[in-house]
Amino acid sequence: MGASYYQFCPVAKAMELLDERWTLLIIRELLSGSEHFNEVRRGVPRISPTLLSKRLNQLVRAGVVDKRADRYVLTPAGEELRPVVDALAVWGVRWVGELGDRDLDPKLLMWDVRRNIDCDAVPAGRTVVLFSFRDVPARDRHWWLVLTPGGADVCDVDPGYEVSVTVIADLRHMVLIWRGDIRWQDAVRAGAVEVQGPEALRRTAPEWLRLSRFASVPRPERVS
Amino acid sequence: MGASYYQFCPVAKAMELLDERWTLLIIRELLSGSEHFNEVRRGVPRISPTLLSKRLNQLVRAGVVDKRADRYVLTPAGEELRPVVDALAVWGVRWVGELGDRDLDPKLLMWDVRRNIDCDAVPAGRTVVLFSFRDVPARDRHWWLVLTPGGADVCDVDPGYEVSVTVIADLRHMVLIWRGDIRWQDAVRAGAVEVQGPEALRRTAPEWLRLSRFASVPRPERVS
DNA sequence: CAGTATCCATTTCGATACTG
DNA sequence: CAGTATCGAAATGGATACTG
Repeated sequence: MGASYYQFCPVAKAMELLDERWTLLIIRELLSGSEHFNEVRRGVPRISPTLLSKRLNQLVRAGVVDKRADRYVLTPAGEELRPVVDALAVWGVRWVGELGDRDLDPKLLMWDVRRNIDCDAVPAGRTVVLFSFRDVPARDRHWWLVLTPGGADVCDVDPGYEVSVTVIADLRHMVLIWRGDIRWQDAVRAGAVEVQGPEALRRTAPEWLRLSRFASVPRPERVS
Repeated sequence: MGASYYQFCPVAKAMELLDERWTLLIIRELLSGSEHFNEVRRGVPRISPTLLSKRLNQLVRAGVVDKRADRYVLTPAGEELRPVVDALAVWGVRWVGELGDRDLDPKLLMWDVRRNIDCDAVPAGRTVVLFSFRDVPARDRHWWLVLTPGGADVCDVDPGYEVSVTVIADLRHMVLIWRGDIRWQDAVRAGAVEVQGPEALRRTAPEWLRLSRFASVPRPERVS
């Protein structure tokens, strides 16, 4: 665990565990349903495996995570960190607007999008959404989202299915839409995003292609 | 600020600022009303002045704190960290029970007690409460709480007034009472705490000598 | 009171390669 | 897939003394 603050204050005691680098991001991943080591790594790609291993073991020792064979599962104490993570997300979305170019990871974005697909609202049959980030180097530019009522998959190589909808976008603007910082319509109108495909699909898309849980958090009024 | 996580996730962006050692404790102090440098230091006594200065400046740069002459004041963004701090406190009080001996600082305790005195409920005239921590070295054993309807003061030397109520306690048990981990009555019954003084004062004490805001948070059921 | 200055021990973390 | 092993660069932060 982190160094002690030598205070009996519950905030201090909580932070002794939680203020170490990466810890709350790992918990965020576990809260979103990741269970396996490399699954967590996908959501926190820049942590080294050594450090992830160390952090997970710390969390196990702290009683926040339970290790069952190859699965890491939150204990009740871990589940109760959800209000903390949510409060941080709400604050972050309201008050930390500036994203650096390095913050814009298309793979993370696609994973997040996938995770929030509403499978119950997906059209019958197979729907394939191709995301094309025009300002991203070729290697990470194209992403295929393959949706069926049974589940959603992300590919970074063409899976070969017919594409139903194509989204051509600046990566930054797509991230901003995801976060709820700007609206689809405004990005389209500004020419930062273009959506191609049958009108019917484009219209129903917001029902199954949901944005971040925090996209609808109201933003502070701009006091000029 | 701390190192970037290179993620657009609001939790990650929030933690880039907030996961550095001491930062959230400083914010906790500012949220409780401290404004001056050495006032914050009293609540976070083990931080070095250099580091406190650095952290405060980081918070100013992040737009969380406003510096006005010698006062540090939370901005709206800073005020909105209250839900984060509260969520951490609730979690801490429920899930981080074990306190080390080094966590038991009588000065911090007395400051906290003082801060939570309900001045509107204090008896008319002057009420002096002497706390005597029998297991604490002489230098930090005795604390006088001087209450008047106008305010509350803490002294670690005898201010010379007549003592109205004396609380003789193990420091650990007094801290546990403060945190809401145990109840006054149980501690008294167990002999860990003794309260001397007129019945009338002892009965009304809980009205003006309030416990931690988080003392009433329900604790997890003991699953045996 | 409100900080700065200095200095170094220690930790921490990232990168990378490797193993069962 | 699920981690360990190793290593060195960087920074973090604790202690202390000092200043306007």
